[in-house]
Amino acid sequence: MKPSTAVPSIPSSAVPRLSREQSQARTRERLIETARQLFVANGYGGTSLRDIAEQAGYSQGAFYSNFAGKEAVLLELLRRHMEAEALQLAGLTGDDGRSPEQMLAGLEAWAATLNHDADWAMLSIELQLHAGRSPVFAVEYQRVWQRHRAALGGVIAALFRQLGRTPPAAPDELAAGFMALAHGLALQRGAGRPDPSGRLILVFLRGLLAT
Amino acid sequence: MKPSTAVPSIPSSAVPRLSREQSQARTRERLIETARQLFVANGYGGTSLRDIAEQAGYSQGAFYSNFAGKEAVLLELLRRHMEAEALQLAGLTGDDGRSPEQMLAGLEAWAATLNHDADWAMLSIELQLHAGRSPVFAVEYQRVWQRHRAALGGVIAALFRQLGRTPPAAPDELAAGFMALAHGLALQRGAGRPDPSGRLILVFLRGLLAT
Amino acid sequence: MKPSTAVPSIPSSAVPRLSREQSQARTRERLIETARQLFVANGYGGTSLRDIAEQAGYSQGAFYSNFAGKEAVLLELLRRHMEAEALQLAGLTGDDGRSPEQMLAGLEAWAATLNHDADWAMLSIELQLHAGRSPVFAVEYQRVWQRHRAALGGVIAALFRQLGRTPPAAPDELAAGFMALAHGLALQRGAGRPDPSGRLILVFLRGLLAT
Amino acid sequence: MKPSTAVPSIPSSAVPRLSREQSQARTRERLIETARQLFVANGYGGTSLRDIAEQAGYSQGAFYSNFAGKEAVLLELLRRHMEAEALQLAGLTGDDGRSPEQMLAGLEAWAATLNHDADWAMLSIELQLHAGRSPVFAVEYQRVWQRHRAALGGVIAALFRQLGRTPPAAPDELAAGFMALAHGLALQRGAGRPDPSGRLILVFLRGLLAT
DNA sequence: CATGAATGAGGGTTCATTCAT
DNA sequence: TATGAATGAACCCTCATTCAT
Repeated sequence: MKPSTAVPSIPSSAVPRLSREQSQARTRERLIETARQLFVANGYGGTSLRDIAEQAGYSQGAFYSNFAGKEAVLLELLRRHMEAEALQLAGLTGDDGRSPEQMLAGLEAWAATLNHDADWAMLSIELQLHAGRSPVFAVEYQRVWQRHRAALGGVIAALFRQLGRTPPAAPDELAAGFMALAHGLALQRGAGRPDPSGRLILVFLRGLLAT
Repeated sequence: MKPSTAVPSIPSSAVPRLSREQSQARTRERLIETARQLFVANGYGGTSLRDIAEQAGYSQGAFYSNFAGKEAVLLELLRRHMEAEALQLAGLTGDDGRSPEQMLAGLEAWAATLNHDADWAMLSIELQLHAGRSPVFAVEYQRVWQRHRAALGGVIAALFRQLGRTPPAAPDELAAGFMALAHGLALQRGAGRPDPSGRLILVFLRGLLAT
Repeated sequence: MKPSTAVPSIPSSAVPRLSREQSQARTRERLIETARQLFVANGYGGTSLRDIAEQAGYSQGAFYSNFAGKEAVLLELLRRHMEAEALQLAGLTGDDGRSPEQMLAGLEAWAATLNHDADWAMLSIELQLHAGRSPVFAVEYQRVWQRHRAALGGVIAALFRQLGRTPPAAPDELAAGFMALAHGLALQRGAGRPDPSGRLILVFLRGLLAT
Repeated sequence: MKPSTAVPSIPSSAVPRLSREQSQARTRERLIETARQLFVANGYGGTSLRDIAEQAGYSQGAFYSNFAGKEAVLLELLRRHMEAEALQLAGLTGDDGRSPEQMLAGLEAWAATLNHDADWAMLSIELQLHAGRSPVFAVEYQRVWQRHRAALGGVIAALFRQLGRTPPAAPDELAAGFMALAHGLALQRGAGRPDPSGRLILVFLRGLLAT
């Protein structure tokens, strides 16, 4: 299964062999990515460890060498999801001295992202669903969620400020609304047919700005 | 077949015996309601027939006397969901000669409904998720979904028409957006903690009307 | 399901209504025949009461109104099988004053019967298998079997006597051998493809006569 | 993968530990043998995986670690049955330069074998029955069956050739007849009471040779 | 670190049988 | 007599997890 280099007999190979840590990291990485795909496709409950391990090309035991259990992978995915979202919003916040046009363009780009990645939103949904069912997981999830909502809320607040308008609701609530919109639309997509989620989100955003 | 024999042998029975049909209908109803609660709480995949039957107070076999299988209950729930939603929207459409204020008040009432019933939206979400995974179920689901979307779209179109404004997107799309918003917000609530979903939805609606 | 006569309102109908007994007998008959077909096709263990009742056009309860249980139908089939086989052999035995040619022709006709009716032998096999597993059933079965074997043995003995030859083994054993041959060949047919069972049986018979 | 590490830590262990492969092979073997016994005793359909696993001393899961499903064990038994039968006939064919007496003696020995092993024939019967009901299995079965029939047919043809006689039917058909005889007689034995199957088969064989 | 056989619990479903109607 | 909802046990199979190798 694992691609092996062809010449193992020569001891000090010029091709840099993977160190033990590197090799393990790769195993871990493959398991995580496979798990992500399967969770998105079949849901957390609908995905078995056997499936993950086999599709990643490893044994079930390998899974347990890298994770404490099934929920542990989901936690790892949550952590990464959080980081990626933070990075995404960092691009929107950027430097403070921005024109409203620049900010709207930034949000447009952000909304467009949601378009392409149905998977992204589906993972969010799986995480939320599991948080609603596993108290242990919920604790971690809430931390991530509140941080993300506050960040997006900050962007929205800045936008209204720049335009000299008063937000029609607390920025955090508006942020939650936009996330909800994105997730709900992803749910409607189901399998992955192209849809105008991004455009629709902007329609709603322009509406709020016009209030 | 026969409705009931006219003269029960014991004349003044305090306990009104249930006829066979009534008894079966009750069994069916209890199973459906129990299934709904469990699907909402644990998801479709996370709910076992054993759970449903036991919690409803019956054997597993009783389930199969009333339904063809696990998916059949979900289909029944979908059917009822559809009917209830149609009824709900019928109240909004009503007679055509309505003032915009009346229509907005109606929508406000509708949005408020979403507030109370986190379960309601969670069931919608489970139905959508399962539709994305079971092609058989998807067919049924799409029928219901498109009908509901068109109905809500009609209400929205009427509202814009009365106000002499042009919708910023196709009414069907806006309808899909509001449903998405409602579902996404329900997802955030998780277990059922009180939240201002209805209010937030109206904020978004007023925004669109102001565009 | 049950074909009903068209004019029930006129009390003294010219069309002879089935009496209660006749109606029940018909139900019984249909259940037995359906059971026979299914036992032959799917085996005793592979046939469910639901299947029998439904395919016969009745409820499961109707089955229990006519038989004590699943094994009871098999017993009834055994009884009928015995009668039919006795009848069949009676034709061979017939009057005693027969020429060897006539007897051989009779046996040939008998062997030809086995050809057409793969079902017949398959039922024999199911009966034998069940006798080997249910001691209660075995008792009944052995009675039938020994009687049938003795009858066929008598025919064989008569045949050898007429030809002035000594059978190479006890006539009963030879009879058992021919039954075994017929059953074993039916087993090979499996689904029901035409085969030369009857011809092969005669080949073996002529061999014995030539010893 | 590695056969075994060379130096077990405890030097003089009285109990010879089984390697992983040995241990698994033993599990597999026990399951197969238990399955064989139960299939013979209760039939394929009458034997449950629970029974097999429990009687072999393992969990049901252990069964699925060794076989894809219930039919897979039967296939394995078929494979072994085939091999054993091939081996048996190989002894009969042997070298071509044999006297008819030697060949008859060989066949006598073969027929005697059928005597002892009622189980053997009962397994054959179960295999045939299942082949008649499972198309997937039938394919495998037909291959084995035709091969075996041809082999036995070859022996029979050689016997007639040596005796300078013409077989009264195609050797393959005669072979099928003898197999049918053996199976049918096993069916009569039921549980395993001693009987003269082998002797009876030889009576029939001598008959054919005398035609 | 990685293997995968084995576990024990539980999954959806079917069974022969009962019994109030 | 005939119904069929309901039972409780059993069916084949999959699950997350363990542990000797």
